[in-house]
Amino acid sequence: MTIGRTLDSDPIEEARRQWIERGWESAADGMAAVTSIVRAQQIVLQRIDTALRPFDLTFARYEILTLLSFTKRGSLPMTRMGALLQVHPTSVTSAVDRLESQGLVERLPHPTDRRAVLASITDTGRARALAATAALNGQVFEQLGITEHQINQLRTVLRALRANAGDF
Amino acid sequence: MTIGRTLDSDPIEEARRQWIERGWESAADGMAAVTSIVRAQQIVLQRIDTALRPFDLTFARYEILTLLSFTKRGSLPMTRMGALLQVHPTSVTSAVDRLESQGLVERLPHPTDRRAVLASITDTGRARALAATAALNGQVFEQLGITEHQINQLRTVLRALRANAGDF
DNA sequence: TCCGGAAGGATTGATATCCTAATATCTGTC
DNA sequence: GACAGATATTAGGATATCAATCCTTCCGGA
Repeated sequence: MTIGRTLDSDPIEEARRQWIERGWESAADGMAAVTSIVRAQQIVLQRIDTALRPFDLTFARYEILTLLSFTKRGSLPMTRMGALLQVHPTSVTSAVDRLESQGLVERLPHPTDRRAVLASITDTGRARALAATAALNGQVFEQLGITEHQINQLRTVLRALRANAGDF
Repeated sequence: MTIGRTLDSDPIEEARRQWIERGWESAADGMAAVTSIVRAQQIVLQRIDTALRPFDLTFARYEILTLLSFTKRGSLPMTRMGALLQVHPTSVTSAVDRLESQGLVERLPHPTDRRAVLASITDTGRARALAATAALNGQVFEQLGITEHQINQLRTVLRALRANAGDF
């Protein structure tokens, strides 16, 4: 004997039931999965922003800084960063603008191609990237609240989705 | 005998290797999972935006419209929508602003609480929501490019993550 | 060889969205 | 009747995208 209003108050499951009720069964699970992805991203991004706030960084700028710190010379052409991080050229420009004004990155002319610009990480930038990574590791990446097994399922499934979308 | 640069060109796996190389093993899988979520959201949101463009809707506005079409009276207080869709009050205000200017929703005074405002879907709004859902179902939700089993794994794991974050 | 157009790289400006903070109004309770 | 809390909005800052622009490089044909 169940009550009309189920105890399950997950809004995504509720939406899925609505989908089935309206005859959209073949899309219901996909809808629920997509909505879950969107919501999960909101959750993790909010945690990331909170962890990064003391360092005056957004996730986009953090990614750029960390990418640069991983390279041999500490510098990359703007376009190459956009390609690696999958962001638009204009976003790279504005993010580097801000990083430059913060003294974490500087723009250098490309040695051989006068069209291109190198973004180069400064010593301050390296230190900031390290400290921010420590915060993210401790406050976000090690605290997802799901099991190691689930984390690996997530990686595997989303890797398939990304591959299918032509990401790599 | 392997070459220095592995054939696996997935940037997220590459980042994970860097994490391990630097001694952040305990955070490496979580980092990869989080980055995968962020990237997967970019991918599906881009597809959603493409599918919704002919209807002059963003995903946020589509969600509001569909939520309203699911209610008995076709109307809800602003705050209630924000709570159900997990978006900030200001986002609800601006989204309803736009929906109202498009003639898809109208603002009505709350019958008993003069503080509150009801957003009410119009007939045009209902028709738009239906057409947009058909497009999303066919072009996105049924075309994720992963197996039904993987879709359900995704739902389950992300449900755990959301529950753990206090979502429901 | 040279020259002219196609393509690449980066930026700017315009637009839309989201978030934070502050504000105005209203409700309900002590 | 005063005051804490709820509801919605406005204003401002940050970010992402799109289109257009400027400069540079590349390449094929005269």
